[in-house]
Amino acid sequence: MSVRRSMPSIEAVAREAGVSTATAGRALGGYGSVSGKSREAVLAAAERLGYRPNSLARSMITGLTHTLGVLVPDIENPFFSRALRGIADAAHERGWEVLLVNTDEDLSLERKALGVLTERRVDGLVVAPTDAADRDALQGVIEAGIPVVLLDRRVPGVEADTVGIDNRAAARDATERLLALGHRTIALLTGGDEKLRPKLARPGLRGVERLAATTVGARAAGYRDALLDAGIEPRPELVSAEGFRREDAAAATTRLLGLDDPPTAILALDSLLALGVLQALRRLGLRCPADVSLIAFDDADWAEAISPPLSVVAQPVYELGKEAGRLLLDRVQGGDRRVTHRRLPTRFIERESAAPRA
Amino acid sequence: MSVRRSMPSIEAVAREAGVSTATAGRALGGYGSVSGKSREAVLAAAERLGYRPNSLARSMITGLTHTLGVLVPDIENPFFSRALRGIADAAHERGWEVLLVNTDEDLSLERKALGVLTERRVDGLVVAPTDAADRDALQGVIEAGIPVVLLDRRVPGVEADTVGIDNRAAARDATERLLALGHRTIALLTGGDEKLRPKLARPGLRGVERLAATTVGARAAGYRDALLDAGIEPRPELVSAEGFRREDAAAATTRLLGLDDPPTAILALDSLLALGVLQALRRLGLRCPADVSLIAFDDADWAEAISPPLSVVAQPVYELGKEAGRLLLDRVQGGDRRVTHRRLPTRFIERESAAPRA
DNA sequence: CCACGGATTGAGAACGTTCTCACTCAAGCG
DNA sequence: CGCTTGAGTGAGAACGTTCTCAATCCGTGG
Repeated sequence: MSVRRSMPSIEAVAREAGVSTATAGRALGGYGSVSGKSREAVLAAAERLGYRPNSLARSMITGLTHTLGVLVPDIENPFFSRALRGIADAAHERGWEVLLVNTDEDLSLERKALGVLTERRVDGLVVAPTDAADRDALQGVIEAGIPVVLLDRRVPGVEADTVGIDNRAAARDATERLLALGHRTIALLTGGDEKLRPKLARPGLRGVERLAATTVGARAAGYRDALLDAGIEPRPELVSAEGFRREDAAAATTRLLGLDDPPTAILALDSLLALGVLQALRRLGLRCPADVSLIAFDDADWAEAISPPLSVVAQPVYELGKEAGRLLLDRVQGGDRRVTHRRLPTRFIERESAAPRA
Repeated sequence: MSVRRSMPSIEAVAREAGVSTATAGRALGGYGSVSGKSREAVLAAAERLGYRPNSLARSMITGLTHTLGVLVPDIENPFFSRALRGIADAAHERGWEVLLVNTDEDLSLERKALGVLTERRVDGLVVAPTDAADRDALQGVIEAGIPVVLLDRRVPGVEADTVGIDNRAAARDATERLLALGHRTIALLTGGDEKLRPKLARPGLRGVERLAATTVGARAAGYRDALLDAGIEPRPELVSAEGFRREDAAAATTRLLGLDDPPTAILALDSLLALGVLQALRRLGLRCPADVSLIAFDDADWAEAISPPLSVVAQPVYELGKEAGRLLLDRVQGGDRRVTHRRLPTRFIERESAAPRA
């Protein structure tokens, strides 16, 4: 193995070319003015020595690292990996790179990561916050002068740009479609947050408004809206919040279908949960959609390929990421601008997993 | 919006604490020796000013950026996003961060990314090379003193550590299982590289050896080994290399099943391709496994949940990433070591998509 | 021939750390 | 008491760029 040899500096290039470091810098960096002769000499010298500029030193001077920090709860989740792709593409489009941190839905990790990225002097941050996001830490970063764009989830009290969908309207639409098919007993599989269930039952507006602050909450609110509009009283026991994993969803489904008045349709808030539903149905010997209809959020790549093909609420995930990246870079490069909240449209894709009630 | 204000430097902290920058640095950085009194004064001053060390300046001195560059062809591919998770976990374990670049299977992008990461002075690189990886660019990075670990794919002529599976043995095993079930006409769905097909037919050892250099090639070689051992002559028309997307796989499946002597079993080299197979079967009105058996590489999260549950060759994807990260950091932190090639074991998971030949 | 102006150049500062070195001071030892 | 020792400290160099500023060069117009 070769010894780690230090790369040639601009000074070495300058010496080799017989000019000053200032001139070498100008020739290599493309700023200022250099004579053709000097430029050629410098470029040739750089080529000969295998010179590579040190972007750390450059960043120290210019104050720009050309780096975007990205914080996601779980890179393995297809939603985030696709969004990340969008962010990265937006970054590369304009010559930025992406420093990625997985927060693992862990609040203390998220806070720690914000600190690390601050020390690295990233030019901006795209954050998909953990559900109980650290408001103060985020606001602190913003006040330190690092622009932030929030992806997918909002954090009340943080003055940052936001990119997401209208979760409440999307859930309402999906629920209405099930209602239109004649279903009257519709279960909601949320995955998260135990606290949702009692809130759903509470009639006051306050409860729902507070509910709508998180993504899951907003979707639950939309579900509730649709039911109430159809004159159906939401039943807390039809709302499950028993974990995000597939097995959790399978267990929840089994529980729901064991109720006295079991649901004839299920709305699952993400595609992994939908997998759990299908798995449970298969174990119980029930068919979809003949016995139970199913609509899920997110158009996973397998949604069209399985049987039955899954009817889904598709989010423009890639575009969400790309838009977040662009918004952030606009703020990094451009000047100030008022905080904007961008909502991208969802699309319902009708396949075969939701059918008229038997 | 607040104006982008520059963060306080160590000099500001030193002034506030009434000591020199050297002492402030020692107190904050935890090196050298500082009296308790000075330390307290400095830490209090730092707290008051909201001081955050500038890791760029630190890196300039120490020569370490505590950053690992990661190059993957497609972050959306579950294989790579899971592996990335492993790499990131290994990095964070030891206090490193991850700079991610998507190469999009594009050779010129890969080369460009290597350049950018070199300029950023990453301490090491995990590269999942594009199939036709740029040997010279990679070797150049290594010779510049940046350690590289190759993930999943090997690149002949590049002296780097490697982490992967024994592709040839895994494919051979899967094929043998189909043979054991009585199948005699087995199709191979590769996704990649048109050039494979003629090579398969060629009898000479040379052809196969060269074949085995890439991942797809090695698997094709394993498939060939198993057939030959069973006394079956490989038929080039049973090997498909018509693209990596699901639709490509569906089209290929339709073509294969339209042959005069159609396959009764299919080996798909990744899970996305398997989805295409299932989709095509459904369109053709054929059942799996009653009419056609299917085995796929990679245990996708939906593999167990669909019907029929998919029998797969599971790779320890997360562990591959983690091992790659650790190997790289060992080399970054430790001294020299001979180049090592690590092969992690695969596991065959028998479910219901492969059944005895009708 | 001289003044002028723009292009070209180089010396040295600046960025914010860590590192090197020399200095002070007090304690310990003979 | 003088000498050694070691902890604590600060001045200033170093890292590799870009930036600032003044100096020089060269051709042009008067």
